[in-house]
Amino acid sequence: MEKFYKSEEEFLKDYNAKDFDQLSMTADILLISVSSEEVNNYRKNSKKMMSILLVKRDDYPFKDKWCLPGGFLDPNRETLEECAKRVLKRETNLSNIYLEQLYTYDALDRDPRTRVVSTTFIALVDKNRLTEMINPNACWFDIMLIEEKDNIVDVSLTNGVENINLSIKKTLREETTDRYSFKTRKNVLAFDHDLVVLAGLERLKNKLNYTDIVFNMMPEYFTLGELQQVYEVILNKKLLDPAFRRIIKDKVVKTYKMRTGEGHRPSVLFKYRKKND
Amino acid sequence: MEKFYKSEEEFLKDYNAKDFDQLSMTADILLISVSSEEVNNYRKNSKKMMSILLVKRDDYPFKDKWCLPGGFLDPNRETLEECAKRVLKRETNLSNIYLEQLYTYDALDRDPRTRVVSTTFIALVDKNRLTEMINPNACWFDIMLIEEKDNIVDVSLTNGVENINLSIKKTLREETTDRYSFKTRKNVLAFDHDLVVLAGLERLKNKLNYTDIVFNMMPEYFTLGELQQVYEVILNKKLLDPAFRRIIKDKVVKTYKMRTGEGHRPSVLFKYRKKND
DNA sequence: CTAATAGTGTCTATTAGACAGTATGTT
DNA sequence: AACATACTGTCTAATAGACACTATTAG
Repeated sequence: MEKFYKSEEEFLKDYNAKDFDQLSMTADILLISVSSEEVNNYRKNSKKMMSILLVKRDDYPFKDKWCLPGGFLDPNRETLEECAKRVLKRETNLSNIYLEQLYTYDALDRDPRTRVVSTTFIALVDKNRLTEMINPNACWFDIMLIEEKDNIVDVSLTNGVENINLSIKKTLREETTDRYSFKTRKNVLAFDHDLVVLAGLERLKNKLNYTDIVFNMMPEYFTLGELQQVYEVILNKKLLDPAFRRIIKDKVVKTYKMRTGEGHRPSVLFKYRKKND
Repeated sequence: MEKFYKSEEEFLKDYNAKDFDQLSMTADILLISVSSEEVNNYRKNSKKMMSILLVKRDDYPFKDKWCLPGGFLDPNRETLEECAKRVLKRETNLSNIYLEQLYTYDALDRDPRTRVVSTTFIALVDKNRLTEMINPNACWFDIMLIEEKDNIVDVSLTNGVENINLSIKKTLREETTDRYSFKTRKNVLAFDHDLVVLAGLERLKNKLNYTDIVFNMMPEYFTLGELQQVYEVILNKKLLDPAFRRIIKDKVVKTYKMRTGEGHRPSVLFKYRKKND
């Protein structure tokens, strides 16, 4: 039996969401940064590595597995982005981190507890900003290698103690929604977070070309060599100096500061030139 | 008081999702197609128009407003993509429509009933496939004009009787997640569907360059002139013939069929050359 | 001086843009 | 024949890739 409503107010007064099946949502975050590893040679520049933050689960489900930082959405009080920010604050004690919605994952069995849909975010941060650390279960993993062969992408993660090897099949068919699928159901991160890592790294790679996203991972002042190294580690290939400088020349401003004391010719420090300056 | 669980099975047996606040989700679909409008001149080719499917709401909330086709997710039985497919089947009686996840919208007040998070999809279809039609409240709107000025994007929709004018502010700051925001809260489509339309059209525009997405809107056989017209209507600009043919030459296969009887030189029909052929 | 990176000049290859021309079926 | 589109050749401009060279500091 349907009731006839004369107005939206009247309709809303009668509406009770609990009459319908509902579900839970989470926001999960792929926090990416670039770190420097000192090389044992006073002349050489430090080596750049890309790293992501993982958290060891201390509860069921997936107890003792590594996963991306994330948390349940409070549906009455926050947006998914606000939820992501809250989680990042909790894990890293940082606010004002660059956040971008990545993809919404919703396989029926992705969480064994109940139906949980996860909206994922990429977050980028300059590692120098991270002083105070974090949840004791959280830990940075360096991305050692991204290899692509026969549409299988392999990524190796290490925190110095543990190694994690992701292996994901790339979906080539343009007709499909997802860019990645599981090679096997033996995912090594909790939930479907293997997929999120790969999709996020790919998104970052693509966005380097047509956005200024990279400057969210840079300190205020940087040399062009450092910036180039960040590009190289994200794209996973060497770039030629003159070509690189042509491409980024309009995105940066030369300053009068120099980086000295490196055992070789000093280099000029640059700043990001914001679009509307 | 926390209970200690010895195994994941034991933990899951005790787990009750209803102990937590939950929410509802919908899948909303921006169904895009390109239609031909006959021109009153036997020599001239028909004019191409891009059109989208809108549905007039016959219930509260937003009663009598136009909105995108969509429906509530059944959290126990389907994924969001399956939900979108179900909705498309219901509205257009078509299966096997190209679907791609666009963005998840979740402003707290986007639905006056309760918290509803919407994951949106782009769907592309060749209009010739649409024979049997649809829900009586559904209707194609031609996109008349996309104008961009001072980061305000204006889109005019018409179904021959009604005109709808969307006007959305583009968010330029790279630091923000959303590409669009409301110029005013006076949105003309129900919910936040103004945003979805703009974001979807922009996604389609971008994807033309680096994917084969356009062939989902094409019939099996088409002339290069027709394909070029589709590009032009999506990109909203004229293209030069030789440049266009250079760009798409590897994506299509020449056939031995011709399109004749058009009042001018016949043209060769082409087919899409699938990636793995 | 040497090792190592910083930074630039320039040539070449590739790609994109523009225009002008030829080709051909319908009325 | 005239119209409208189909299709191609070729010049030019812009961009990307490659290499070689000079510059400069700490040690």
